[in-house]
Amino acid sequence: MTMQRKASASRPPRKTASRASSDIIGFANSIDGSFLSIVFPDQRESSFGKLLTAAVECFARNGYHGTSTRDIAREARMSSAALYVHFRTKNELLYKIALVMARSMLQDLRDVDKPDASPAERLAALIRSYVRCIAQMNTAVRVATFEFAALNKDQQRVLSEIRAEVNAIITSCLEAGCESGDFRIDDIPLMRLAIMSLCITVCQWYRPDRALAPEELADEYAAIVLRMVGAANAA
Amino acid sequence: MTMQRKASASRPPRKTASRASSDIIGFANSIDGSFLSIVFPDQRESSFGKLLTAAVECFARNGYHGTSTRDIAREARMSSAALYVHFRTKNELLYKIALVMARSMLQDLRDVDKPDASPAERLAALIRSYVRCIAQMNTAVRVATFEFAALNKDQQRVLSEIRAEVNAIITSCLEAGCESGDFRIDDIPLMRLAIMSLCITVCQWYRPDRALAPEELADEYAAIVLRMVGAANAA
DNA sequence: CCGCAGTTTAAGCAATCGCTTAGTAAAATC
DNA sequence: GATTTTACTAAGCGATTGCTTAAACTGCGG
Repeated sequence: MTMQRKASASRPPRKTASRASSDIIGFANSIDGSFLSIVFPDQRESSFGKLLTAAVECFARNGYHGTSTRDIAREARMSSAALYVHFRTKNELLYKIALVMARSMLQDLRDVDKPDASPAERLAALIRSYVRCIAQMNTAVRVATFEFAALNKDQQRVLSEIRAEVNAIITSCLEAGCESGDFRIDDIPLMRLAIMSLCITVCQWYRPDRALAPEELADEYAAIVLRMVGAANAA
Repeated sequence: MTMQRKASASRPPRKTASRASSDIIGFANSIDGSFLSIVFPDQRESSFGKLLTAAVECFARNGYHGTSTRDIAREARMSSAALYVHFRTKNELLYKIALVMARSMLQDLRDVDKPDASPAERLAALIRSYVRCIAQMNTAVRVATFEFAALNKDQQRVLSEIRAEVNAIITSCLEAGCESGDFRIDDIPLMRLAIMSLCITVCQWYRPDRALAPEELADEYAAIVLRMVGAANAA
């Protein structure tokens, strides 16, 4: 078998960045809308990062099952086999994306949550952070949310636990508002579901070229949610 | 080549139902939650209908690209080739499902819309019908909505036109409410987007075994939407 | 009993799938 | 400076993909 290397002389010098994997979770406060620069700021130039970004792009465009490993490799300008140096399977790629996104969103909410504030202020701050985050990283959120079914049971369980913590934060805020009389809600679980699904679907239609910036959209959505819960000071 | 038939003697008698295709659009007022019994009530027993139902089930479970034509045939208890007697391609299956659903939802809204009623009553009726429809046929709506990207440009354009008509109905209702002073809305296009996305995502989490019946959920959502638009009589 | 139209079947084709292999060059380690 | 480790590529494996083919079966009129 003859093996030839075409352009090995012209290959750029290798950069061996530390493989931070999924234990580094950044905060979604960056101006840059890119998923990677937010959750893996030090992996932007690495092959690991390029593959992750390419996978997010491809999965968002054609879905997990509609994307081949060759598509991802082509998008990252690498060979198909190079993918398997950094990820054991195509499934692991999706799982890492989903896991990092879920953790990042939860961390963001925790940082913003101020249980001492008034229920209305607290809820508004939570929704603002959540929506801004979803708008900024809409592509990655779209993949993490809508390719859930392509993960196996164990992976789904891990993600569900993280989502449950997000839900708990919102629920506790809604309950506090009802007890204090600030909110008027018939069915708290249903209201939480409505609020969360309203926010999460932002990733489906939001595009960075929209007239509304993520922060402006976040403000609008916070006002809408305050109305939904029957907050007294809702405009 | 040896061709053997295993159980040809025990096969049930054939029913040759008329191929109604996509020009028969029923109304989503059936009690039965099945997609087929609502939009194609006379095709329940036909091979055409069984394939459509199987395709909806498979597409909803694993996505368009995650479903093989063999999967659909197996679900319909037919051979893979039988599918191509009734549909030219796998893509046509998805398109027919999406088209029928889009038309059915639009027709439902038109039937319910009463431009003479007060904006609040009109909006409540529209949302009720829309949400009930989405909850009842959640599986088919899920396929029609979230596999949009798997359709080609021409197919997408046809569906987008139908969706635009749905949007126009809601928009006209919101505008009427703002002019009459019944609603207080900052950004009407954004509010329409928020309302529609809130309603459509019901298909993602609603399951018929839920405590809430489609009608009850529809009532709750109508109340929530009235609050969102700042309707005066919102509870 | 025969022939016909409609429907279903097993079998299979070319293309593509996820992933592996063998082999090479660069970087890291000693 | 020799050796190990890491990162990559071309090539290709077996399995599966969407779809086709030709034959066989069914109900029905005669």
